[in-house]
Amino acid sequence: MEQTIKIGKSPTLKASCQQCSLSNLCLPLAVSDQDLARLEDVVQQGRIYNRGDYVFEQNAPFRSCFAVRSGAIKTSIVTENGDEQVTGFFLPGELVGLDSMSGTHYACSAKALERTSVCELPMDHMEELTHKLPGLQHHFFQLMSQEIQSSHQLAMMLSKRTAEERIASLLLSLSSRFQRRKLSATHFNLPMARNDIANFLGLAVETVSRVFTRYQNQGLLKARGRDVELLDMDALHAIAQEASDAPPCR
Amino acid sequence: MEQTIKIGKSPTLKASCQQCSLSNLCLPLAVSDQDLARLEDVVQQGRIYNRGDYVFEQNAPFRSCFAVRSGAIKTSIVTENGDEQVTGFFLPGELVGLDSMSGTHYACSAKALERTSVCELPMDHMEELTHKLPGLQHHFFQLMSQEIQSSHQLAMMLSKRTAEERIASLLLSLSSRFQRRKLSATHFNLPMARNDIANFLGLAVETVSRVFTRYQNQGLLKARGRDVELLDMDALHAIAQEASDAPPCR
DNA sequence: CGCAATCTTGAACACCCTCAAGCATGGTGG
DNA sequence: CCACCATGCTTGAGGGTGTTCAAGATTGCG
Repeated sequence: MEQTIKIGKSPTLKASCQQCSLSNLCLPLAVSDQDLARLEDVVQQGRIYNRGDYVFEQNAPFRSCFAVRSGAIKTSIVTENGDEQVTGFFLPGELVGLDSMSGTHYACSAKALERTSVCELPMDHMEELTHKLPGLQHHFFQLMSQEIQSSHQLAMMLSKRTAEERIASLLLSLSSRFQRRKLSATHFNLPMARNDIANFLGLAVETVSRVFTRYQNQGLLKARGRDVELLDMDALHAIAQEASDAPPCR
Repeated sequence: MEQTIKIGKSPTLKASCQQCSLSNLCLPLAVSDQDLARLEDVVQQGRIYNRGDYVFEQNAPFRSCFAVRSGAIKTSIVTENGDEQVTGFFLPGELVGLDSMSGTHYACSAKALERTSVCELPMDHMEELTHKLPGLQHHFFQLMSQEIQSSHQLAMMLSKRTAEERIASLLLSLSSRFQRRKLSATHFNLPMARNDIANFLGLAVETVSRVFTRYQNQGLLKARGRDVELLDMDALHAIAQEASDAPPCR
């Protein structure tokens, strides 16, 4: 578990990417050792947010993207009608705010799901840096491209998949992202509430709850509140990629 | 209507962005006049595709993005199960393939919906150019960011909106995109089949058909096949952004 | 002109939502 | 420390929007 310390939050504290445990997941992976100092000049170690705090709010002036250091963030967009759509969950090593780089204001809100620390990336300075470091520019293109892809995957799920398939997919996505950080792939704490899962997957909370208990009865997982243990990964994978035309046998 | 000519398709014909009628919608808008030549050195006027032709196919080696010059393109992803999700429709002036810049292979397929001509943007050369031209780099960030946003909007529609709302939204989106090109905002030809609309919006073809006839009976539009005339834009706007908590009157 | 593809229309069913209530959980203050 | 309340989670019953299945109408193209 990444512990982020530093109680007194000095406003703009230079980040030390070099020593960061996430350096192989985050921006440093695209920067050579001798250029790392230039990255650290731009990146600021941001403040710590408590559960429920906004990292930024929709329609606020856009300035920075944020890299999650510890904790978790959800992003969501709100329509004029007032209904909300959760657009993503972001775990340590992942970048929040890429969808807001096209305008002068944030396109979504970002809320801390638990105690969360971030690094701040002021994008005006960052764009100067990507201009100087082709590798970093390329990495940003890649990150944004991935974001488009995963959003397309979400659209696919929302329009084609059953409730069971969607939830299996989400669990497996979280699982593999925990594993990347050398954490258990089968036993972890959900950073988000059932409500957030439901909203993200386009379901009612009740449906999410029902699927969880169904899976539990089938022995696929064990869940108590946010504590989840995946017991049958193979079965979950099978469900997540269920074919409409089922395989030969059955 | 942009007519793109040039019958004999020489393999790599240098583009002439300067004279292109779409220069105020496309990449040139981010490039100064004196740099335009450098852009033209990279951009290649691609071939012409007939209806049904693939501009590129999912999992083929990624090389280029494409700017639509005339016609229309749909992109879609196919899962292992074989079911397809249309992820976007692209009209003249719009860029296809940004979601594939994170890997070595295309993340989706792009198919011409009608006779379509494109400009090809070899991304290795293009990245060199964006590296030299900060304005162009910034523009690419903007384009990709917009792509993320619109995909989030799609997710919102798929998970929260009724069939009627989704279709009204799509019609209005097309309308405004035609208008940007100085074409009629109220009378146009749908470049895509009902099937594509249904798939994109996460509906069955039958539902799309039913909504069209319902709208026609209500006098909101007149549709005969792909020929569509929007008769009551205000009503369509009202439907597209329908509040769950409806406005005071009704 | 005739066939194939696309589009439309109808009827029955299914999945998930809504509404409603009961049950855990956790934080707070007496 | 426990009572208390708020919040989040679970479970049940009924109904609605859209799907599926099936057939007919229209279009377009060879």
